[in-house]
Amino acid sequence: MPSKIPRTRIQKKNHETILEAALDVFSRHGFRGATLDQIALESGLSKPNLLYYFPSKVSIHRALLERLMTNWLDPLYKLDANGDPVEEILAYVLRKLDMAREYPRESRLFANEIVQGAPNIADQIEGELKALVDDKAQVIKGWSQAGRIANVDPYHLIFSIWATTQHYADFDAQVRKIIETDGSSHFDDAGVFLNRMFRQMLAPDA
Amino acid sequence: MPSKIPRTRIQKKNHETILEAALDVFSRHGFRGATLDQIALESGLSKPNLLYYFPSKVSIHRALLERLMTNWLDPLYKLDANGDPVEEILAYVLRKLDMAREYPRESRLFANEIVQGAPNIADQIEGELKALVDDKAQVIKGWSQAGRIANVDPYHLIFSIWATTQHYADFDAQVRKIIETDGSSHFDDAGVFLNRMFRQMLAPDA
DNA sequence: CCTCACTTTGACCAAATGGTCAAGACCACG
DNA sequence: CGTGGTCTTGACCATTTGGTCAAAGTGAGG
Repeated sequence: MPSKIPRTRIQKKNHETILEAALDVFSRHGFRGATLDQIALESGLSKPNLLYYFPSKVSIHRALLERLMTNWLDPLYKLDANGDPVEEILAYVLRKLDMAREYPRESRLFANEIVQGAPNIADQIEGELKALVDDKAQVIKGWSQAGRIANVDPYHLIFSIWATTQHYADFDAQVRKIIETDGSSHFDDAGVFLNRMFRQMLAPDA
Repeated sequence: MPSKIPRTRIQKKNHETILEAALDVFSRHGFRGATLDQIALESGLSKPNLLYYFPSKVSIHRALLERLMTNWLDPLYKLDANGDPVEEILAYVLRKLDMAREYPRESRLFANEIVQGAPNIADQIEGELKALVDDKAQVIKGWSQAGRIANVDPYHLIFSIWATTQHYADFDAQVRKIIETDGSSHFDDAGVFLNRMFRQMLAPDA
């Protein structure tokens, strides 16, 4: 039963195919709303074949979340304690906005999961994610105390960055209905807006 | 079949009971994840009894969304074109934050719906919501052009307010795991943070 | 080209789920 | 207190859905 790490070429390919299809389906319908039949259809494999590679529906979901967590955390991970504070944070904002633009399915997958209480990902949030956030919050706090940026709560700063950037992926349906735009140029406008907003709030002193 | 407006006392009461239970269940599990059995259990009514008052599961969901839309739009509706620009917008932010604090289930209900493409609420977003947002965006734009607030894109301003405030309701599970707080005092901290952020960005000129 | 492990699938299953229905319980009102 | 409408429910149904399994197909190394 090839449940853990794929070994053969075929396993590697099909693992990949399944996760790709599952990302699509789970991100559109949430865990409960997604069905194995949809994933099977979209991946071009038969349902029993899915279950040859993964022992259960929930295991596919978990594998997806685990696989994505690293990339998800990467933009924050890159925040450099030795860089220029304001520019570091703004670069982080733009990286997150790019993620929302380039990987909306991933964003919605996480959104679905967390809105419903993070039943399948609680460990990773309390573990990896919290550790990273705590670490970077310390960095930001250091910058505040050194007077290099304004004195803001680092946790709420991070939350506000997550909220404003992911909003464009997670609530895309709403955004699109309110500002009818042909292309996805609203991401560019959002970039301008967020750059301005965070730059102003981080400017040292007042 | 008492599907439209409740008439008798019993109908009024049970309609209410069902919607209350449905809000709880739908907001926790999303439309697809919620089951009539759960709603029946939580409302204390039998499943066939639910379907005596509502013709289908989706009709309960729609009734909920419609009923909540008014309250949902209310904070923005109250934004007064004749008030002081900065204070009006900040008051709006705080009203939204209070909504997230007091009515997290409602917030998550909408979040679930919109993340999944707003299949059941598209009309109201394109209709009521868009009209209201367009109207208030004009007000804000007027303030910008009069130099009474900084020159910011009103739509993205509104999005950023939605995103940052609703985040505390919709992503509560995550917030709570990252800042372990006994009470819900993080709402107060968020209020301080958001007040500062939006005040700074709205300050006229630069 | 043979063998053996790996891969694939049609048929099937049990449980869950949205919904129906006919019969009974309840309630208001004359 | 009887009657007609309102309300409630146990039993039932069709479909969907996650998951199983035995049997058949396939591919790579000897």
